[in-house]
Amino acid sequence: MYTVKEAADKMEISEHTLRFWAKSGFFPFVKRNKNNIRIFQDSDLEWIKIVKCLRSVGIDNKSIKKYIELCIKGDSTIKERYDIIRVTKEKAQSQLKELQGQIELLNYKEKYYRELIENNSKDTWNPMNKK
Amino acid sequence: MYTVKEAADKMEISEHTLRFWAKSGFFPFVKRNKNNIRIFQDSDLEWIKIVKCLRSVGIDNKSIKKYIELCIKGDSTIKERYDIIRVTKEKAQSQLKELQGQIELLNYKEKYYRELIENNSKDTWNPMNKK
DNA sequence: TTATGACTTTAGAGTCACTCTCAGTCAAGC
DNA sequence: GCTTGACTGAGAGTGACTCTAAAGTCATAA
Repeated sequence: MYTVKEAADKMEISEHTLRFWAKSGFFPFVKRNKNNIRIFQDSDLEWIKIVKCLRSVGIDNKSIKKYIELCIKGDSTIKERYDIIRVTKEKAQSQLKELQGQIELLNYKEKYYRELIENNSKDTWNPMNKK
Repeated sequence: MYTVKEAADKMEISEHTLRFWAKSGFFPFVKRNKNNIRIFQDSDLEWIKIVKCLRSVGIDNKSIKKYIELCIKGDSTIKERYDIIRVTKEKAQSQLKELQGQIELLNYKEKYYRELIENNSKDTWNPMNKK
């Protein structure tokens, strides 16, 4: 049983973001107490986890909403949900490759700068140092 | 020698984004022809590559601008640039870990759905199917 | 018993990074 | 000359937050 703030802390997102997601209709099943306060249960945190996952892979909020609605609609939508997850995983995997490439580039530049510093030499790569 | 459109195509970003980046002051060294048209050289594409890399790791445009300005300022800023790249690489590496975790979750869900389909069983995980 | 403070709620304004539309310029081809 | 097509900058629109303000609830201290 968590308030918005507690759930946000536990899931490592901002309170604002969790409220925004709630307002966006991502958690229609979250109950409220008699004072209209949202009370998240452990099972609700699992949903936050999935939303967080989908968002971090760049799925837009409209599509996340759609996915949640499919879940609520019940077992008739399992095939459709399966396809969404499969495509999303493929997307995530290509992002992983991309990110690995970027890390390589950063690594190359890091080494380049370190050598410049160690050898006290000039940055010949910089277009401002050319011509 | 590329126009905005050609450079954008080559670097796999949208023409709009490249224009936006140019307007943001990321490529002050890009020359223009007599008709005021930006002409990107191969060395300029390397800069686009770096900007793309920094953006994709979540560095904000203000910080990218600052990094570009440090480069232009010359060799006195090498240490500072080194630090930026080092921190950025660390950031990217933790993003990589995060992304790997998300892929694992997607993988788990994919398997779960596939088994539901194969065995024609009910989605017991769905909060809408409970109670 | 009132009031103070620490929480919650919502609506709505602000921000960032695009993303798009549009009016205008210019060189080349008909 | 006229149109086509690619370029230009200004500025409006969008998505996803991010923040602020005002109002409600509740426990505890004066």
